[in-house]
Amino acid sequence: MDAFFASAEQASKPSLRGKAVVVGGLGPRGVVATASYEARVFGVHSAMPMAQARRLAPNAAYLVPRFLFYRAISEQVMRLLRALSPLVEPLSLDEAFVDLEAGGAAWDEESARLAGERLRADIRDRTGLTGSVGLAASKMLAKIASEQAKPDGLVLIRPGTERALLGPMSVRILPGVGPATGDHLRRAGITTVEEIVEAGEDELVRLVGKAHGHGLYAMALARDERPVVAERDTKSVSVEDTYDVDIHDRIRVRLEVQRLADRCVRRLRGAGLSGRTIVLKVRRYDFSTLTRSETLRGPTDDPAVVREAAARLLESVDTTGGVRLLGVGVSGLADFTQEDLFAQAAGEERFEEEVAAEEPAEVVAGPAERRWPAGHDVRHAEYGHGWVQGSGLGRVTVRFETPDSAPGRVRTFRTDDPALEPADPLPLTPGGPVTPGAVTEPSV
DNA sequence: TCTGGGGTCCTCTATCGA
DNA sequence: TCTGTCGATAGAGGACCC
Repeated sequence: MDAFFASAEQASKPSLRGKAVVVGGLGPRGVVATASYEARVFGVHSAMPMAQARRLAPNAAYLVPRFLFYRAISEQVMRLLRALSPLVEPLSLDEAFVDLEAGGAAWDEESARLAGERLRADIRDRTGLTGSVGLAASKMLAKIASEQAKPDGLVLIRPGTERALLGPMSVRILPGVGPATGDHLRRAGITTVEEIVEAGEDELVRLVGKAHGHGLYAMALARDERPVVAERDTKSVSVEDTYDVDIHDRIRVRLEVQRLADRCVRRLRGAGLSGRTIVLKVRRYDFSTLTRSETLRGPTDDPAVVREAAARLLESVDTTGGVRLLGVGVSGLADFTQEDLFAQAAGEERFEEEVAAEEPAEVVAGPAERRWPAGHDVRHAEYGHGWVQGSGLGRVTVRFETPDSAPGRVRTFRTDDPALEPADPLPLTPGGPVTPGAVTEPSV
């Protein structure tokens, strides 16, 4: 999908179409998740600090991501892909590999091109958004083709033309070559794919290590036999938070680690999993990151056990100077638990009690404390459906429009206006997916 | 200007038992 | 009995991807 999050927001908000839209964390330490093509003109791109994006494109619309909304659209697209082949490998919400041959959807260049164009039309009909298609004989090349096809296009790489195509390209085009490896190779005088081939396999292994070296050399020769894998088992589950301001207070650090442990367990249980290895992650004031881990005798999904392990791990970490990020993860996953059922049942009770004790705090906070995250949908008793354009100083500004309306008008209300309430996103196309529960989506 | 969140995989080192 | 080695496992860090 092209500039997926930003496109979804533009489809949902007529007044943003054709405008610079930036989706990402809006806090002081937020980064850009997706910039619309209009915003990219100003130099805004993914992973850029939000503050920098605001300087480059001060007049763009800045919105918080709505993952549940994007997920609903993504599921529709994935359904279209699965209709083409049973072998669909999602890479993220907005990208997937499809083995067209395995599904009998294509057997030669012409049928592949036809299937690709039909898919693009179906995606547009079903979601109102544009997607790009890359067709090639391997995953690496299909990915390169799809990058070239963006936005809203289709590119097919003819068998036999791969080497000539790759040769002059930057090494950074190859999967697995990021900033570090790219620099490393550049210092060795290697900047293009061609030069990787010239350097030879032995030299490459010497430069970047065994696994990476062999893999990279093969990729440079356009040899990529990796199969499309439909089902991937989850290997780890983790949660992490970056704080707006560094935390110095050790007590507060401990408290945050407990909360993260609970959130992690909630996710773990939600996936029906348990795990043996508990990992604590700490990013300090100077951005140096360290991890501490502990492997238990058997897998657990007991919040008390994970909390205690995380707390133990924290004791071996020096946090003087402050921490900007904390994270808790569980790996070594199993889909069963080996602990005795008594301990688990007791833990469960405690967990539920604590969660119950935690929840009301947010509800009781009352209308005065209501959050109106930028971009989220709302409904007004008199003016109908709209979205939050901004809020602050006890006021919230709402633009009243829907995916199929003309660009709407803006009105401002008090944040505690009883006529105003959060709403679920509306479908982008007739019969499109609704996003129940999006109202409660945590803002970033 | 100051760097998110959720993952995966690889490498190096230490340790331990056979 | 001592020593060396081998393989498995843990723990930490780093690179990369979307």
